[in-house]
Amino acid sequence: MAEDDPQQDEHGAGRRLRADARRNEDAVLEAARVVFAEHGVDAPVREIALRAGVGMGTLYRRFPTRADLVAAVFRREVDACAAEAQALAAAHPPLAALVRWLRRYSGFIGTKRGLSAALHSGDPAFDTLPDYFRERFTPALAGLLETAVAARQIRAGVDPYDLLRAIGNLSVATESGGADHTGRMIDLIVDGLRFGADG
Amino acid sequence: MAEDDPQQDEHGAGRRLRADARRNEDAVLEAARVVFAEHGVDAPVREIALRAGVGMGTLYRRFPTRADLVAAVFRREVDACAAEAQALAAAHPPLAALVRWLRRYSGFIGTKRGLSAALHSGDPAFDTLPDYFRERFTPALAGLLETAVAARQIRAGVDPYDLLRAIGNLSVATESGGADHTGRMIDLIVDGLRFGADG
DNA sequence: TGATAAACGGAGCGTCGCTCCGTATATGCA
DNA sequence: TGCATATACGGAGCGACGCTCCGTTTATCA
Repeated sequence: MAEDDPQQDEHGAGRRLRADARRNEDAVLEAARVVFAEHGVDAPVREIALRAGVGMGTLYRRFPTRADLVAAVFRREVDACAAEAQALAAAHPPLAALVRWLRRYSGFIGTKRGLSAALHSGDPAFDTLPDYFRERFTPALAGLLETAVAARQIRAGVDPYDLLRAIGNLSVATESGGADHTGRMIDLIVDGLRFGADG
Repeated sequence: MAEDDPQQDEHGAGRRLRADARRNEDAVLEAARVVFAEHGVDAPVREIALRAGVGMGTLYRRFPTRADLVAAVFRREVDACAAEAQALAAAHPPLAALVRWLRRYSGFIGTKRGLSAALHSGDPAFDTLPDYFRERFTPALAGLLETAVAARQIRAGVDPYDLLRAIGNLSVATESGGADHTGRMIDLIVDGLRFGADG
């Protein structure tokens, strides 16, 4: 990857940020991630700036709106979760990698309660999020599924996006339900995938 | 109805408000309805108080939270919409009453964009709204359906809540779609109901 | 027709998202 | 390396928000 190349803009476009600007953008995103996780997405921007060690001006130059910051953090977390699919695939047998990633994904969805409210707020900053979500997660899961199919550990013909939605719904709805109810439901679904596999 | 009896509390519980208090509560609800319709549910409370000709203290004594006010207005509008079912049933033949009410209901849902965001906000003031919605609308529609079935104008066996959800979804999703797209979809559904009716 | 409980009203508090602009510094050229 | 300058920083401050507080007014009833 060329992400460490200071000449290379993170988003590919013609921007070229000063080194301190890049550092601060990163610090803000990381601080926002932590603060949102601790206090919810309604946490004040000031607190994020404080935690990032950055002034309000700096923060708002990069993220013109509160919603832009929320959306950026969300995209970052989607990227991180999707990227783990490859890491897990490299470190585990196909079926184990699949199960681990589904749990990871479920955990990701389960902690994003405030986000569903944001998505329905009508703020244009969130308009592209559903597509982003789908574009990143579908190939990630598709890769895991194909590998497991090729190893004859699960059956073929499962649509990745269907599975994402199913487990997503499971994970959102589950607030109560006792010890790892969602985990057991995931196991159940995976067993369903295994049924009819060749090996 | 006994609603005009000043001894009778609106909600049945043991409260007995002073006459001015009752007047003001009503003025606030009506003002809030208008302001929310004009400027969305995010409209400032001050504007509602101003329009109602009432001080902030008065408003907040009755509705301790912004969300409480929003919820109260919503319940009021649900009541009004549900009550129209009986009025329409008295004024029109069964099938016509049914169609008119479905359009009325569709219009109600269609103007409640901001509300779906509120429902997902997690504010406890909204917790009981889904149940309220269902408890009021299901019998209202059930009555219309039964009358039309008895007149052999539609077939039996249609679940009122299913129909509420179906038309609700139609009405929410439709922002674009051209002239009265939702209306045509309702007609389509009604034709489906008529299919197989005896008369 | 007072006495009094009940209700009113709006100035003001704390906080929010966001802006503005004087200051600091990373960068490219000599 | 030293300088000029575009670039970025930081935080006081603005307007608006939800909500509270409490001195004033009024409906109620003996």
